[in-house]
Amino acid sequence: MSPKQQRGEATVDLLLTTALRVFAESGQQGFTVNAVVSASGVSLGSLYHHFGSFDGLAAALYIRCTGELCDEMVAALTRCRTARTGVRSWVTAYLTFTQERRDVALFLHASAYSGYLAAHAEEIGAAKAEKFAAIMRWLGERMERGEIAPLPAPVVEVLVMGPLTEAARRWLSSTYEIDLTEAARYLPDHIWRSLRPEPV
Amino acid sequence: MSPKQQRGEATVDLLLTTALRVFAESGQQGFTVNAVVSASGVSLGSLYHHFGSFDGLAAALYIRCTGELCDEMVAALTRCRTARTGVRSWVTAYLTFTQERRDVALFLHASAYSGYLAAHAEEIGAAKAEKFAAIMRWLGERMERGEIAPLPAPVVEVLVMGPLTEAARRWLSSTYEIDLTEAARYLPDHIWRSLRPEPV
DNA sequence: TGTACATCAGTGAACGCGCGTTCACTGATGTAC
DNA sequence: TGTACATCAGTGAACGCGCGTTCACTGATGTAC
Repeated sequence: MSPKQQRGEATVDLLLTTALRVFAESGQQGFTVNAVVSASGVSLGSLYHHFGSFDGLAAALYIRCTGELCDEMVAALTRCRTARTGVRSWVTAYLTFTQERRDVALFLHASAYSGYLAAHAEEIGAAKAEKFAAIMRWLGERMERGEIAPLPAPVVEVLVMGPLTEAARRWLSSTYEIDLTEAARYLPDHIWRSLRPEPV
Repeated sequence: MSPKQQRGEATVDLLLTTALRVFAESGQQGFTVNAVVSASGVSLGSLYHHFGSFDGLAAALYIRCTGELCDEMVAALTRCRTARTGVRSWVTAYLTFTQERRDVALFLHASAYSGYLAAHAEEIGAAKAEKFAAIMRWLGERMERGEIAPLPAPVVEVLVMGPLTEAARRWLSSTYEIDLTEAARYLPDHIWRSLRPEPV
């Protein structure tokens, strides 16, 4: 599936980049094969040669976007030593990424229940698990040391990612009025409060 | 737009109920006019008579589902006196609703970036704001009394709804492994911790 | 109570559009000897 | 270094399917006098 020649790689890259732009400009319903083909200048057949289907392209784009976001979060987290600074840095990294890479964030959020996620669930799940493993390991160590309240791993994830995705969703949808910069002043601290152990 | 005869009301109800069932059974991509028409036994023209468009039906269904969820949350919240019990009750109500009304929850989550939300944004926004006003008033009173940390309203919303929607999303998508009943043991307390004022 | 009329509710065949996909093909690149 | 061959990359016209929507119509319900 992955290209064996340089020009193939360049085409794949161009298609993914264009697809993201088309999605950002035209939304879910304007996100079609023809739109991507026209905007990129790549031929229809070439797209199918590399991705097999339009869902395949969307899945590849999703994996690329997820990877970029995860890398930011993992980097922010692992450069910190204590649980408190790590979690706060993680939160800030997510919010910064959302603001600076609005199109990527939008695609990720809007894809949540799309068909291509279900169709390529294994690949996507594997790619995400690999990136998230580093986060869970980092958290696990601190939890053992008592720096984080003893909670099941999914609950920790939900307590941190929940407010982040919710804030991002509201900012992206522009139906709600939410100032992400203002939210970034409170969320690192208050999310941390939900995780820290109770003083004895 | 709303029906003026009893049989019209019954038809509208039947269409909405069937639409929810079709969505639950066939997912986003199986959610089409023809599917709803076949499953309900109502004629295509009748559907258009009442809803104007398929997006119109979807928007009406969304409003109905949102209303049901909000009513549960408001009831749970306003029957409590203190900030702590109220927030915890709110959290539990959301999680219980999600488990007991899986199809409703699924439709609400999957609709997040769908076309019909944008097309009927004003109506939907108005319906939601009306219901949510009661929640914000309740919270505002407690915040003034110092029972809740001083935070902008959207931040409070995000801190509570974020973990809830994230947990629900993971439970609904069934890609992630999350035990909602187990999560319900931790979330009320830990979400509350993110809101409570710091002891002086 | 009965009749005439207006409005609401319901019907289903037909339509057109645009979507994702296919396929037979040409051109470019890499490889073996 | 040159030639032959295999594989990869790229092309675009054509197709069929199923979607949302329309429309001219019939039947049911409510209302006025």
